[in-house]
Amino acid sequence: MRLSARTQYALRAAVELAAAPSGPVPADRISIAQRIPRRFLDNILLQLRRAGLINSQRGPDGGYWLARPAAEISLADIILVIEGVAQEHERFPGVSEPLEKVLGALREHQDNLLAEITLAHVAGGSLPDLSR
Amino acid sequence: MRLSARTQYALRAAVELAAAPSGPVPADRISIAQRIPRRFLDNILLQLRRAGLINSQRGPDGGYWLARPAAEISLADIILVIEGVAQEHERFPGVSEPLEKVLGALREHQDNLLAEITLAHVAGGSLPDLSR
DNA sequence: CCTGATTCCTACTAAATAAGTCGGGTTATC
DNA sequence: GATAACCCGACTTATTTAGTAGGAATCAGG
Repeated sequence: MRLSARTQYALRAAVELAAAPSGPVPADRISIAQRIPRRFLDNILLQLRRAGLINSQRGPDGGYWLARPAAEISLADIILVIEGVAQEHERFPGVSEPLEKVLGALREHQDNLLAEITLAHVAGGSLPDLSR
Repeated sequence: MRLSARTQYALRAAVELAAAPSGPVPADRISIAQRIPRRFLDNILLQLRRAGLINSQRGPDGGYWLARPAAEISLADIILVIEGVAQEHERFPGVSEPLEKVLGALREHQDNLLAEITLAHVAGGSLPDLSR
């Protein structure tokens, strides 16, 4: 489970939005609360907005907010936007072929869990059962 | 579950050794069977030997073989040697803190599974239950 | 003791990715 | 029109990845 700094920042920013009372949250607030370099954060928020996960408003009292309820945005949604879709790996020849099944199972378990957990879970601090 | 080409090659080479009848297997055989660039494979096998996972013998009829029974070498053993020990990630501040638990749970599940599956499982084509 | 097969070892390189930074443009409110 | 905010593409720097190069050392058989 290796996530790039960019992806981790995106998740943290999104959780910050989920936790905020309704209304626009300026990037500065997120940057400070989550200790994310300001210009880098801009960049990331832009990507999230283009993907339709968040909305934005310019000018004084502008900022960002979630485009959907926090309970309807999963961690997988965000990761997918930032990391893009993973291209499939090459085949494993001969006796190593069963390795594909192992790696596939790991990926699948991971995807399932990340698709289940929403920003509401995280921001509310009440996570579903993680032990499966 | 992102594994570098180097790590995948290491796993595949190890499985190839596990599947071979006893006696040294020359790097050339592995290289061809698993379609791994020869010089790169040398490099990887060297690393596995230095870590004590495999043994080697030079000269005609030389080659490589597992240092322990295939049932006693897990995929995690090999991955650990190649990728090194993962340093811990930074803390997630404020409301994003629960994300740590999520990522930790994923990592743990993954580590457990990889520690359970051995080269014997893979080479024999009979994997334990992957659905947990 | 020579030849060929094989591993051993360090160093190098090219390409891709990651992690930001920069400079300015645009929009909205007062 | 000043100020607060987002918008956007391009750029930079460091690290990692995926190998490659060039040979040295070792071993068996003839």
